[in-house]
Amino acid sequence: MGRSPCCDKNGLKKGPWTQEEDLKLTEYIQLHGPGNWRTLPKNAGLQRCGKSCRLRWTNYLRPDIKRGRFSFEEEETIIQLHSVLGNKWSSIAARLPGRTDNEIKNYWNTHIRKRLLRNGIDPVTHTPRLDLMDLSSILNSAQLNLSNLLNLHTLVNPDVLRLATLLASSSSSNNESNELFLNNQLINPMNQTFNQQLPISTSMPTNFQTTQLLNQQSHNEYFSNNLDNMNCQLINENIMPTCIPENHVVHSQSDQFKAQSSDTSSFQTSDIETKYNPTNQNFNFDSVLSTPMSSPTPLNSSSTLVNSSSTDDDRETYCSMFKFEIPESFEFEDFM
DNA sequence: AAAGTCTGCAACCGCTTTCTT
DNA sequence: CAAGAAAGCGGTTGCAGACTT
Repeated sequence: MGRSPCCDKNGLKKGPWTQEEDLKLTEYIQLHGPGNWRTLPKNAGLQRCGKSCRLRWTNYLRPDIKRGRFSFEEEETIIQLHSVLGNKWSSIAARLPGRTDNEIKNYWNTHIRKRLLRNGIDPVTHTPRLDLMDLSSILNSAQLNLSNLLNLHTLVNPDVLRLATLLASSSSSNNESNELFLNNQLINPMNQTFNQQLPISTSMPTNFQTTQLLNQQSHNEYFSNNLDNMNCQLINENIMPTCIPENHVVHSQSDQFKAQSSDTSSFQTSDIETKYNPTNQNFNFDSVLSTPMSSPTPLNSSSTLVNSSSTDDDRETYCSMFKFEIPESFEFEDFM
């Protein structure tokens, strides 16, 4: 036998809550706790379904709910988590204290999603909407240095790579600094710092292909936040991650692994191998998500990241796929 | 100023998962 | 173990206020 019905739906009020109802619900929960949602409406003197009460409490009345505009950091966290989790709003909300899944879902649909679309990014895949532009001809560009890029195809969307490389090479002839930021300059064939150290066999986490690259700072943060995941994956394959920021600790359970970095002191072994390896049967993504997100860490001198401060203007460019300007010398007709 | 349109968000709906009996 | 309700969750809707014409 199951339980008895939660409530008699006849005669129950629906629609917007009144102040009086809010007060009743709040006072009751503060006094008794939510307890059983089925019996709560009756006990609290409300003509509502328990489900409606639960929703009203969890989405609106709960005292720990943070109201008001989402901060820059919150937006960035949402985008990053969404690139990994998709529409798992409750999982995303679990990482944003004071925000409800409903609130995040609404914010995504009304703000972030539109902005991504406006900037040519598919909000589902977090990749450029290349259906808007035929890039096939770029493959044949004489300026493309394929040997330098060979390793990168496992890391970034190939189409993005092609476009970015062309633009980078085009801008390199310009004295102006037309910075191209895409996955930490991975797309720049002149950059030998990080990508050259990755073997072709190394598959990056899916979310690393997401290039919601925004302004320089958020780009740096994005890269830093993904660094643990990338490094752990390399470690799992017994490959020394050579791009470890100063004071950045990477963990691995593998005793076979021997730190070979020049900065070996920053490398420690522990128990994250299975935790960060999605191919491992014991992998539990929730456990990864439940760990505190590492704060952005400045890279050491061997890295090529550029620091900059966040400004209001930066916010305006937030979520733009590429932080670069098309050089004046760039001819679109040639490009096509 | 009025009418029409757009936007943001609270609340609901319906499906799935978890829990209780 | 099975049945069925509660709880959880994501998608959708409806409405109020803002904005545009």
